[in-house]
Amino acid sequence: MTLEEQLKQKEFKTKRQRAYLNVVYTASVLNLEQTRLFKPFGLSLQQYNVLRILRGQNGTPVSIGLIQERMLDIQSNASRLIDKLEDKKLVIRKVCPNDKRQMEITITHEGLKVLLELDTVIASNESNIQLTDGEADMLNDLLNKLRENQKSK
Amino acid sequence: MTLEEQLKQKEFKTKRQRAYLNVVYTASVLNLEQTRLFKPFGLSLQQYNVLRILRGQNGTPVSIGLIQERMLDIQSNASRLIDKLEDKKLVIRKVCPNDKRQMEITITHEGLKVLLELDTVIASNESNIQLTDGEADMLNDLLNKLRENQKSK
DNA sequence: GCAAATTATATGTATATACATACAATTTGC
DNA sequence: GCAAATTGTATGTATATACATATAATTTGC
Repeated sequence: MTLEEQLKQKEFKTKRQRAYLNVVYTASVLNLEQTRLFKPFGLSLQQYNVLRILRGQNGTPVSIGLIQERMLDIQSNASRLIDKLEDKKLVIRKVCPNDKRQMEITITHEGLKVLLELDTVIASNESNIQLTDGEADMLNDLLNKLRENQKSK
Repeated sequence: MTLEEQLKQKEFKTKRQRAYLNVVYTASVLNLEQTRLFKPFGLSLQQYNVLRILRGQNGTPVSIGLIQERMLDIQSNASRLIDKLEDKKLVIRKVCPNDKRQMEITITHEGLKVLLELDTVIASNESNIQLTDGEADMLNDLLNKLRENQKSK
C-alpha cells in the first residue's frame, strides 16, 4: 500500500513532506510488527532491546545510564524497563560497590535463553524485507541526510 | 550523526537490518522534534493530526471511525484524543441524528485558529529538511518497497 | 417484525515516552 | 575537608498505543 492510499490523501504539499510522513508511517508499521512478534514471548519491543544491549556486553555489568544511551528511542526510561525485566527474572540489578549511585545490570541465563529463541523469529522476519543491498544502503544514506540539520537532541 | 554513532555499534548483520533500524530511529527523532514543536501550543502530535483531519473536511462533520482510519498511527485511539480536544474546546462532539451510534466531530473556530498559528511553525521546520525533490522521491519509493510483503495489518 | 449479527464508540489495563522533579552518592573547588 | 555542583537513578504525571471487552444502535436474515 502506498502512503497516499493509506492516508487517503491525494497529494502532499511537497515531496519532502511526503517522504517525512512516510518515514513516520513506515516506522509505526515496523514497530507494530515487531511488537506482535515479541508478544508471544511476553516481551515488549523495548524490553527486547534492553536484553540485546545486555547480551552484547558478554557478562560485563552495565549501568542504567549506559542502557539509556544505547536505546533506539531517545529519552526512554531504562529504569522502569529494567523493573519489568527484573520482575520476569530476565535480568539482575545490583548496587555497584564502587559507586553506590550506580546499578549493575546483568542478563540472566533465563534472559539469554529467551533471546536465543527470539533470534530465529527476528531473522525470519527480517528476511521478508524486499530491499537489495544497494537499496538498503541508499535508504540508509537518505535517512541520515534527512536527519541532518534537524535541531533535535 | 550516523546510526552507528548513535547506537555506538560498529556494524550490523545486514544492510537491510541497518536500514530497518534507521527508519525506526529516524522516525523517533522526527516525532520528538514535532512533539516539541507543538508543546508550546498545548497540543500533542496526535491531537494536531486530528485537528488537521478535521480542517480538511471544511466544516463537514466527521465520525470517530473516519478519524481513526486516517490517522498515521495504526490503531490509535481517536475516541480519547477527541476527549482531550473537546476539553480544550478545539472540537465539538455531537451525536449524529441519523445514526445515534455515530459521533459528529467538527473543529471549532478556536481550533482553526490554533492550526493556523501552527502552520507557519511546521512549514519552517519542514524547510530544514536537506533532501532534494529527487532524493525525497527516492526515499519515498524505498520506504514503500520496505513495507511490501510485510504481513502487518 | 424480531432475534442475531454487525457497527460505532467507549473504556479498562498494560506498556511506553516525555518531562519534571526528587534524592542520595560522588566529585569539585576553594 | 567541607559546601556546592554534578551524576545516576527513581518516581510522579500527562499523553499515547495496543489490545480486549463492553454497550448501545443499527442492519440482516428468516
